Amino acid sequence: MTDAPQVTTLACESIDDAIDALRVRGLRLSSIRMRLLEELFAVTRPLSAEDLAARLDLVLTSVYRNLETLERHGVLRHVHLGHGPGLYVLLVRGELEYIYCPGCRTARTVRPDLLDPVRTHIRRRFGYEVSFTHFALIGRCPSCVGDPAAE
Amino acid sequence: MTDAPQVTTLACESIDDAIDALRVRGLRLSSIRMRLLEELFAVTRPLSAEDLAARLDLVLTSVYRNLETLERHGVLRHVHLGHGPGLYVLLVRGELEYIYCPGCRTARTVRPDLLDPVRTHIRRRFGYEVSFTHFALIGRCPSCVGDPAAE
DNA sequence: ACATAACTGCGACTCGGTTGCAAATCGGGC
DNA sequence: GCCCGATTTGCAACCGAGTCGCAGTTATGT
Repeated sequence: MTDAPQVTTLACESIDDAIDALRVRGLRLSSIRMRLLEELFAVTRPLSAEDLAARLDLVLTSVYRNLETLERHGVLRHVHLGHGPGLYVLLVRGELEYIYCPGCRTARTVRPDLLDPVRTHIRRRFGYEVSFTHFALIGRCPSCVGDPAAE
Repeated sequence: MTDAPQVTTLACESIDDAIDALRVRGLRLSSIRMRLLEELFAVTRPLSAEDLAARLDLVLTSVYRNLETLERHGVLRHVHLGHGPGLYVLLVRGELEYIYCPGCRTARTVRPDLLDPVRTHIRRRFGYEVSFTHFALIGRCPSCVGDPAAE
């Protein structure tokens, strides 16, 4: 009963936390991994693998592989806004949900509790447990409703 | 004021309706287009371009181009369920919304009015006008909640 | 039956992401 | 301080989903 998942989600507060947590799990701290963590801790908004590769002048493959590793080990996660690439953000930034407007192609974050009424309604009527942390809620934002164009 | 959009959404009831509607607009009725329409009228569930190409032994490019044309002219539309290819369905099947479970990778349809409370809540709290006809609502279905795996 | 606009097939290309493999590198033990 | 082996990297090739340019074909109004 104790060969459990090692998904001990570690929403590390700092780079050093993350480094320690990773090392304990037998992962190494390559310079690339280090630079990715630095960049991710330096920003608040989610970034695509391409963004990160460009900012840090890294090979895309390595970025993807590192992001995957960090995600598997509960340091970060990614979110999909409509079409377009996945966007990566540290777990320590919080388990926010996203609403994405295909009109202006921008997203806003929402505190999960503000969507609980929605979740409850859908659970009660359909039995589904929905979440907008991995796939954003899609809809036209206040300034794009009425506008027939876009997406 | 009359060079308006020709988006007179024609949720054609039958193949013949569709054919007429397309011909009026200066489009031709190639054999490929014909066969696609036949197949689409023969099924109720949404199909991917690949599905259609395989079933009818068609070149993928042509399938995509025809689907795009038919979509532009309001005969059909496509929906995205999580990852995976777009799925095409005739408009005459109704403007249903979709809930997709990444656990079992299946979707169910929902009559739009059953989601109106959700829409209202989100409109009031956030000003967004959401819809799940193009991007499905994502969540674990009753039999996949509790199951930690999948997606 | 003919002109011509619409359509098709082919191949190349895009974007987002994954994989195989040989070479480089990290880091615990000595 | 250096050695060994596991981890990580870079490269190139590949993948799924979809688009595009272009030369050749076909449907349709006259």
